[in-house]
Amino acid sequence: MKRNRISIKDISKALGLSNTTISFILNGKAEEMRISAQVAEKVLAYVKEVGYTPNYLARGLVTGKTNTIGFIVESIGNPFFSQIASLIEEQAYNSGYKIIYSSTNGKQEKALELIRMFRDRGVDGYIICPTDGLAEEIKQLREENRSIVLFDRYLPSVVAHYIGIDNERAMYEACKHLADGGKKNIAMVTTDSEQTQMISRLAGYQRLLKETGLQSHVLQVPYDDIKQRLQPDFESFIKNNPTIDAICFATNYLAIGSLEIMRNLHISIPDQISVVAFDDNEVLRLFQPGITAVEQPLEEMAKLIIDRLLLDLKLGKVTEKTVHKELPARLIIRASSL
Amino acid sequence: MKRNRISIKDISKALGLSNTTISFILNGKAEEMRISAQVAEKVLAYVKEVGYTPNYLARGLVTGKTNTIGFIVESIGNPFFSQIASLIEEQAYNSGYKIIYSSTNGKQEKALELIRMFRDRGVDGYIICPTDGLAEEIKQLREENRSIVLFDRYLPSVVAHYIGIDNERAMYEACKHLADGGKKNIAMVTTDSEQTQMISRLAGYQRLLKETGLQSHVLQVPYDDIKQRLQPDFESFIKNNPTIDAICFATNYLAIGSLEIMRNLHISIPDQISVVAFDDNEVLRLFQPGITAVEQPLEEMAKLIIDRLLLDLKLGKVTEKTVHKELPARLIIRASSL
DNA sequence: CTGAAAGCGCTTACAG
DNA sequence: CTGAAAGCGCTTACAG
Repeated sequence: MKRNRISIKDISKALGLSNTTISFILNGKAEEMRISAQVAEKVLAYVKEVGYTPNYLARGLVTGKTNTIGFIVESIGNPFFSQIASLIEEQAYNSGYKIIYSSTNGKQEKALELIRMFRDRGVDGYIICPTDGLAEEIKQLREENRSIVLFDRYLPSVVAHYIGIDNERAMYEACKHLADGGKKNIAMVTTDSEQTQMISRLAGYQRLLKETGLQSHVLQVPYDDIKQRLQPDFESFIKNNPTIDAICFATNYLAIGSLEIMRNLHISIPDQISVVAFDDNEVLRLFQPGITAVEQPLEEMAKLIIDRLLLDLKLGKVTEKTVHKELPARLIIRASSL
Repeated sequence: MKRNRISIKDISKALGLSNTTISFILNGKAEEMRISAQVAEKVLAYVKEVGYTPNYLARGLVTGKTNTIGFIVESIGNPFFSQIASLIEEQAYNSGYKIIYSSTNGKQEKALELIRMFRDRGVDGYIICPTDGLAEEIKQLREENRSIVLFDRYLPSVVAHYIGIDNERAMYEACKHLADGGKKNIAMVTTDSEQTQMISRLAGYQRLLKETGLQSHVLQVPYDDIKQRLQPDFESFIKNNPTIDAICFATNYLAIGSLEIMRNLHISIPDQISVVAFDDNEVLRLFQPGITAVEQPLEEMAKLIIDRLLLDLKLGKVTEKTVHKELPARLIIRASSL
């Protein structure tokens, strides 16, 4: 097919040297192999002249390395993920690594396929925002000595690096901010997902209730069918819990969807109901009134993820001791919770 | 290194067959090669049992195909790009192709590096949202017989497939909508970029002025320094052009940034100034008042891009006749322009 | 200082 | 119906 590309062989032939010599020079091992500076220079000049670039497929086949990292997110269309993806891409790029993203859309099946495709493609490391049911596959990756960092949520049964935030505390503080403001009936709108970050956020809410003795009002929208169910479920939740004077949303899409519904119902924020959302973004900032939100330290997370992965990659093997890091989040207070 | 993976050789040895036979069966050529059904079944069963998956690197090395498409966007953090990326990913996935994204952030240098890295990685096709200065590189890709689709903007000097929208007409209609509403001093806020889509949008604005005899008010924010310059430039533009009663924004980030500034200046929309934005998104929809916006047909664009690329890939060579498709956009009218 | 040769895991003419 | 063998473009012991 496209066999017009120049190869090491072509170079060695043209210059009357061996493939070995060319390869060493190309890989910066000229000095180490004590190749004369003249030869090295000549080769480099020629390489530049003819515009040779190595075939990474061939290189990967023999070295087992591709300088590529697979990044599995829930949905690249979600600003939280596209922002962190953007940051991770940049960090990785600066270290000579490329990122391949893909979205699971929360589906275990798709996630499994993606992991397998990344493995087949020979990625060096994995950054995974796991769906449910991924435990076995990830355990196996670890057994095969592959570098993995879990992100946003983890799998309790799997020993692996994890970088995220302290969700329990973040939600506790968000709710406490509402209670401190005199709210008496604080509701929590979340999903029925069993993902760790969701469990922790709910736990933060419950801790506040326990401490303050306030009553619980929880709406769990079915994770698999949020688009369809949010509106009817949220509307009847509001109707059936008329005492609610504040709501904490466990995700940004729940918040944004509900804010639109509240607007249509002419519920005044914060006069009738105060609101706090999870994951800050432009919509929440520009909403009228501005929406108080828990902000995750994206830049720091991106850095920790990449550093950890590159370290493992450099060590060349999976470390026994895994990192489980929960960064503090920050509550950005805006008019919606005053 | 990680040489624990099973290979075709292992299978052929275990089953007492040749690599050839295994390879044919694995590639669905069993019937074509008239391999007995029993043998084929036995091989498939064994493959499944031991969990063999082919090494795509090796396969790619010999076939020259990787079933991967490189997608170069301006910024994956921009909702316009993350949305279309999401759609393209899905379409490609359904056809057995994987997408590798990366962002140029508008930098020619980064774009060149990305194209080269994609080439080195052996992607089968390229979807490129080009920056300036990419003409030579893309011409060369075409000469090397690689499949390319340009998207969002094109390069006038390069013959290549292009899928986008009719920007001139879209902006013309957006402005006409304002003029029809009785606006007398319609401003255009754009960048100084020479990218085709920006030129066309400006041209649409100018056509309306010409038709109606209205006066021109154009602000061009420096593309390379929008973050720093938007606020001061926009504020003095408003101050120096007090007659303005409507503004068309040429991009979503210009619109969103300016809306925030207008809010801080207590400019009432649409009472004092009507507003139309380009590229719809959640922020514009939920802004108070809702912002009228030009919506691009993302789904249709994604489909056209992938279909075109796959067709070229199937034909196995670059078609002489290139497609240059400009889809119609749709104006979504909201309160900001009433 | 440099080269000949094996091998990474596949595919595919060619031969029977 | 099936196999032996060459080759894709690299890297890397090994030898001198």
